[in-house]
Parts: sequence; structure tokens; C-alpha cells
Amino acid sequence: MLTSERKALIQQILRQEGRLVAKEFSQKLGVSEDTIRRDLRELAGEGLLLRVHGGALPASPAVADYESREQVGSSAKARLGQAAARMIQPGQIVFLDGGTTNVQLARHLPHDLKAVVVTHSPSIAVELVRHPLVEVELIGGRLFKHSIVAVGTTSAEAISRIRADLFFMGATGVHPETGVTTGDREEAAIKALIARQSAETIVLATHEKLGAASPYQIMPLADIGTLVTVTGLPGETLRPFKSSGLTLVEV
Amino acid sequence: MLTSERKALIQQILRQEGRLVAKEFSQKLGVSEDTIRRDLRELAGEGLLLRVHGGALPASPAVADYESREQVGSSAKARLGQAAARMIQPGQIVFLDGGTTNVQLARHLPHDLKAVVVTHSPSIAVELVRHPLVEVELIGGRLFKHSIVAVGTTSAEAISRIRADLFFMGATGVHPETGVTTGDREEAAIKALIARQSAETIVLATHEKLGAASPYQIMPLADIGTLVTVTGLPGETLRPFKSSGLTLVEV
DNA sequence: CTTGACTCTGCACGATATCGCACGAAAATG
DNA sequence: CATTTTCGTGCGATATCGTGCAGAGTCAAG
Repeated sequence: MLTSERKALIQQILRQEGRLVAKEFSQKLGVSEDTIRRDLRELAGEGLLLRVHGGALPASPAVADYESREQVGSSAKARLGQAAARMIQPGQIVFLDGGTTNVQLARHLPHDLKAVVVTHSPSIAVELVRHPLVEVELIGGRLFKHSIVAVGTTSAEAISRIRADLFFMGATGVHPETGVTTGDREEAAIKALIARQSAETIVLATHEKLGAASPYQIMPLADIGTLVTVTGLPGETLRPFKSSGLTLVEV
Repeated sequence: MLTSERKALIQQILRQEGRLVAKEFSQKLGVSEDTIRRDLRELAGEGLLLRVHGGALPASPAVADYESREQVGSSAKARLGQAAARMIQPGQIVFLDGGTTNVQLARHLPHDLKAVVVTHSPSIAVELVRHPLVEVELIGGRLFKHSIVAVGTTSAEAISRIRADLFFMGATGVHPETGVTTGDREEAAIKALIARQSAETIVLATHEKLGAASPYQIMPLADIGTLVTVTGLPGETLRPFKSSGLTLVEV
């Protein structure tokens, strides 16, 4: 049994049964527990499963994950969201991507702002119910549960019929070389499509995303119009972004 | 049973039933009370639940949940939702309408149920993120904020491309003469369309909706397949429904 | 063929986590 | 106030974890 075969089997079992006990599995395969534990550790390192005491669980697109992300740097995200909300002019058509930062944006939209918000995120849509003057256009499609956004051809088709003034994009990595990246291929494609349909693309990035890279590229750095980030970052972190031609906003 | 599984189960039970008794739960799982208490303490430490003497309560009841708790008959809605959830067979394609009762339905879907859920309600979509085996298809369109559902031609077009086995419909009035009614014209039209695309339409109605009528008719009573309502209603209220040919389920 | 670098695996061992039990404190109950 | 239930903590037994290390196998260069 090859290591990669074993790892593939582990993931298959997690998908089918929703859990895996290290001891039990090692006996079933006739290898030592250590080997299994090593596999589990490595897969967990790649984010492909959730390591727990005694075994592993699927890297659930589950809510625990999403909620924990919501709390990471929440004050910074709130600041970013607030600043971004002020960039919207009355009457504009704005596309809001999913993600916790954009939820903050939605939450901080001025109450007297009249605008049209297009989104493929049901979380954003629910958030905007409170804003009486904002008209919400929901993009449908297959729900990608990890990010809680609609993806797939249905979404792509709906998006291609819309032209927006601004697009507030979420991303898991913003890097001078690899550009703007995210963790899912299909999500990356959808984000790129939305950007093509929008006059200007604005990326909100907390400090831990600057200089980070994820597997799938959405677009090169040069295609972003504006990058909004927090103040107080070291000059060497920001220099490559400043020199790449985009507008850098620190809040 | 892994520790983290137990903790996940605790949170699920709190979402579904709104409370958990330590002693009772420990017996159900066959572990000591101490273990459960430890779990509860740790989860409470992370702010994931509210520790109370004898057990635990949900930490931050979700908005829909909170609202339904304040209304009369919240437990009735939960009961209806629970009963409706059991009517779904594995592998079926189910259309879920918006509304608080259907949120309860989504929350009570069996955790091991593999099915496809189609919905034009972003609230339902967000709720279903927790169900790893349920594939969610989101219908897009203009958001009608009062009911938090997507409506309009975009939605209609998307709906017309889908055929579902079951449709769980929400309504504000169910009356022997005026049929099933709701408060918005466009919403009524969308509901009627979904019903046409579905093999069977099931209406969940709490007691205050039976015999009530709203301005816009969705469909006559005869076009409903099943009406699910609570037990203990007077015979004269139910008689006209029983004689109209639909299946009446009391839970 | 030999050698050396590399990977995979299993074992040993100390560190950590989990769990049930015991006991006194605190809270609910009547 | 007395009784009962529940709670929190300390403790020991057991399970699980991570790491260091050594043996076996692979592979390519010499």
C-alpha cells in the first residue's frame, strides 16, 4: 500500500463515514498507528481534514470553521468593512463577494445609502435585509458550503448578465508574484468572472493575507484597481504593492 | 465516540431542541456525567453555549430562532418542521420555501439524510450549510425583503428549469374558500410556479393560519397534496379541510 | 557493483489528553 | 431548614500524541 493510496483512502472514508479512528484504521490496514497518525497530521496540514484527539473528521465546510474565521481579526475586518462602505456612491451597482469581511461591509453600509447590491452570498443577502434603501439582487447556483457562496454554471450565467460599478472581492491571499488567490478552483473562476463584469475591483485584505498565497489564482495584481488594508504594516510588506500600479488605501 | 464528535453533537442538539440536560444526555451516550459536564464547561468557555444548572442552553439563539421563540407557537413550528423533515426520502429533490417554519424544517433535517434542497430563501441556504450531505441549490433573483426570498423573472426562469419531488410551501392563510393565500402578489406567483414544478406540494400551517385569508391567492385548496398542522384543533375547524380531498396530517 | 542521499515505516519514550471516581461545595427543592 | 441534585476539583488509570531514532527499501550517481 503506497502512502498516497493510504491518504486517498483516508479522505474517501471521511467523505463516506464522516469520521476515522486512528487505532481502528491502523489495524484494518495492518500498519502501525504511527503511520496513520503521520498521514493524518500531514493531511491536516494541507487542510484536507480536521485532526482531533483519537482520529480525524472531515475538514467540514461546517460552520464551526466559518464562525471561527468570523472571529479572526474581527475588529480589523470591521474597520476595513466600514472604510469600504464609504467608498460606495449613491445609485451605484455594487457586487459584494462572500466572506466575513464583506459581511462587515454590508453591516456598515450607511443607512441612507440608496444603491443596488448584487451578491452570490446568502449570508450577505440576509444581512442586507435590514437596509431598506438597498435593493438586493441574489445570484443563484450550487452552494459552495466552505465559503457560503453560490458557484457553478448557473451562477456564471447570471453574473454574465450583470454589469456592476464596483466589485468588493474577498480573497485568501494577496501576493506580489502570484496575485490574488483563493483555495477553490471554481470559486476563483467565479470571482474572475465577476471582476470582468465590473468597472472596478476592490480587494479588502487583513494583514495576514498580504504576502500570502493560496492554490488558485483569481487574477494578477495589476488587474486590481484598489487594495484596502489596515494601517501600521511595515514598509517592506507594502512596497511591492505600491509599485505595482494599484491604489493602496490604508485604514 | 470521539470527544469532538460528542461536542459537535451537543451543539447540534442545542440547535434542534434548544436545551440539553446533562444527566439525560450522559445516559443516552453511555458516558459519565462528569464527561458531559466537562464538555459543557469547555464549550461554554469558548462561548458556544450557555451553561446552566442541570445542563445547557444555546448561547446566541439565531435571529429566526429568537423571533420564533418570542412568538406564540414557536414549539408548534418546531414540531411541524420536525414532522415535515421526516417526510423527505433519501435522494429526493426538495424545494424549501422561505419562512420561519421552513427554517425549523431545515434545522431538523436528519443529519444522515442525503438529498438535494432547492430554495429561493437565503436564510434557508445559510441554515443548510451545517448539513454536509445535503446539496443546496440556491435560486437567485431580486430579494423580497419582507419574506427574505428571491422573486422576479430571474427567479421564475431558474425555477422553471427545476423539477422537484416535494415542495414545502409557506403561506400566511389557508382557507376552505379562498385556498392558500399570501400577502404579496409576486410572491404568490412564484409559489404557484414552484408548486407547478413539483410533484407534490405540502403546506405547513400553525393553527392561526387555518381559516385565515390574505389578499393574494396562490392556489385553490384542492391543488395541495398534504396539509400538515398541529393536533388538538376543534373538529369544526378541520372539517372543511378534511372534506376537500387533501391529506391532512396532525402532529 | 558500490555508495550515499532520501523516503517510508515501526518502535521507544516522555508529554499530553481523556475519563471515571471520590469528595466537599453550591444550588435547587419542598 | 433539611434533603436531594448538581457542580467543581483533585487524582489515578488509560489512551493518544509527538518526536527522535534506527532499519529497510529506492534510486541515481559514480
